[in-house]
Amino acid sequence: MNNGVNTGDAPRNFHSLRERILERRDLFPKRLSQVAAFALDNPDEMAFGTAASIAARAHVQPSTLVRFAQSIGYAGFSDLQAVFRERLRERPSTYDERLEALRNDANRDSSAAILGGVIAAAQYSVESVSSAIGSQPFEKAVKTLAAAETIFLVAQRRSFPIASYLAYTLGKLKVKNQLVSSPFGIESEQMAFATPRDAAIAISFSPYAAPSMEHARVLSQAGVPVVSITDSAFSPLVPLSQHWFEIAEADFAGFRSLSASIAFALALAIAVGEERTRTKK
Amino acid sequence: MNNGVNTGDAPRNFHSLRERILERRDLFPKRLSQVAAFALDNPDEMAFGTAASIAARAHVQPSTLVRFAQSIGYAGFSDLQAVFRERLRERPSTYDERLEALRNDANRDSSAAILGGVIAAAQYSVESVSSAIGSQPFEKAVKTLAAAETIFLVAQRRSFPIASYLAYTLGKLKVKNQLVSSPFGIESEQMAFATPRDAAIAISFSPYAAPSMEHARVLSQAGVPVVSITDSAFSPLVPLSQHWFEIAEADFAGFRSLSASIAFALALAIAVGEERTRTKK
DNA sequence: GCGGAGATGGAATAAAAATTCCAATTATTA
DNA sequence: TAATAATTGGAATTTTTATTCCATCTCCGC
Repeated sequence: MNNGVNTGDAPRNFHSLRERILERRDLFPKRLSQVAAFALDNPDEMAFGTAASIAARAHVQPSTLVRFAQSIGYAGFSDLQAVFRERLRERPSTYDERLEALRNDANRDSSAAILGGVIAAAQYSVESVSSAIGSQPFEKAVKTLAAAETIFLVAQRRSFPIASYLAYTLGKLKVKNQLVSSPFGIESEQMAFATPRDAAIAISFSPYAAPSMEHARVLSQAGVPVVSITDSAFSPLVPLSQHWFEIAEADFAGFRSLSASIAFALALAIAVGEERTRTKK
Repeated sequence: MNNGVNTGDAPRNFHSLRERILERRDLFPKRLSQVAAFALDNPDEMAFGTAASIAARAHVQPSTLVRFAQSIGYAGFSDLQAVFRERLRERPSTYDERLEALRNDANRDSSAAILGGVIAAAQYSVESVSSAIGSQPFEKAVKTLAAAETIFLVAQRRSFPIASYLAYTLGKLKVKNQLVSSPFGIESEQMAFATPRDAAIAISFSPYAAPSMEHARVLSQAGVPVVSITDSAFSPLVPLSQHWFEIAEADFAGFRSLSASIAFALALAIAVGEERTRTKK
């Protein structure tokens, strides 16, 4: 009645379906593997497509889809597809929708509406980081920073919280760093010790604070490799930097949160710490 | 050939479909209004259901669905449904899924993986703020802070970036504030000026920094209303606070970002600024 | 290279779903 | 209040889609 594989115990949610497929990865015959790979790579397509359209895109016959579903224990393709659809239902709504909902809200300028809006914007910003930052540039920047003796942190005004967070986190990770910012105006003296064996992280968003630019320029001219976090490819930091990252923070009523930037900064710090322990050993 | 409404120019994305429906809200006859309301209230259902199942849930006939679609300009129900499906396709995946994907990733402890993990955790944290914070407590805290002459900001170590961000943003909004933290150890002198007509924002996460607790206690005993941002209902800040908010930051490999907290802080600052301009006028 | 089990493609069939159409009902206007 | 137009319900029909079935092919052990 079946092919030696259990029936009737088909996974009812995407998570376990994924595991089931993965653990049988090598047991599937050629075409079924093809379907398995396609299904995990294109879960949206699986949820919305028809058997015919999916089959075409996966370069198999519709009947193969049915067989695939049955081999995992489902009654048929439709049964399997239901799991993929369920997966999409539980997702939270998007930034645009949320902001729009706020706009149409009766008590739109209540404090609660502001909270909702800021959160939606932050969520959107954080989300977009993953798609905007390539892994290669990130890895390279991490290697540069991990090789440095001391990491200088350059930031003013709105970017300052990020630098202070980096200072704290890097310190915890035992990575020597120096915040170039003080109430005494001794920044130049601090930077005088910088050599090409060090590195710097410069953070500045439009409107770019003049002192930050100046500090970045001094360090750059001293041969110190600079990694920049900024908000545009046309930022004045870019030409001064060895590596640079563009973090686009969405705004709510003209205010931009730092959620995405601070998450990025944390990732950078952790990655540098990791790289250090890996190479030092 | 048609009912006086334009055909052929049907909205191709959810956003404009929504607007189209809303602007015709009152032109629809009874059953079509019913469908319109159901469609906007249950977009997921519209995406996944069959004409029959949706019709049943909206208490209309399947044919009414087709008529509804045609009245907006679509060829038929299927055409309309495509827009609802499209809407779901563009969504990013969830935190769990992303972390799971990372776990199964071949190069799991590469720098890129760290970035992905931190971003996923941040995203999850930001998301959970909206559900965790009620609007009433938020509004009350905002009113308290808006009524204050000076807002004292208490934070140390990991929380310090948030306080410095608050100081910057509140300053921009022309809200008088005082960062209780200095390299000179003159915090007590700073706080000596505080009166019950002022207010304070205290920020501390586990492990709670002793100086922050001490400052919050002093202010609280001086009759200054304290609004706390912390990470647990059992935080030592809670008993010292008039209003308190729990921000749960998800962790990645033991590291917690500040994305959610910083977004919350920004919302708080903006809301206080808004409240000020509203009441001052 | 031969036999056989398993896998595959594709047409045939069955099932499900969307759409159309018409009679019945409900609003609208004179 | 009658006449007419608009709307609606529901069955009939058509279209789309999933599934089944079988002939053919492929791979593996001997």
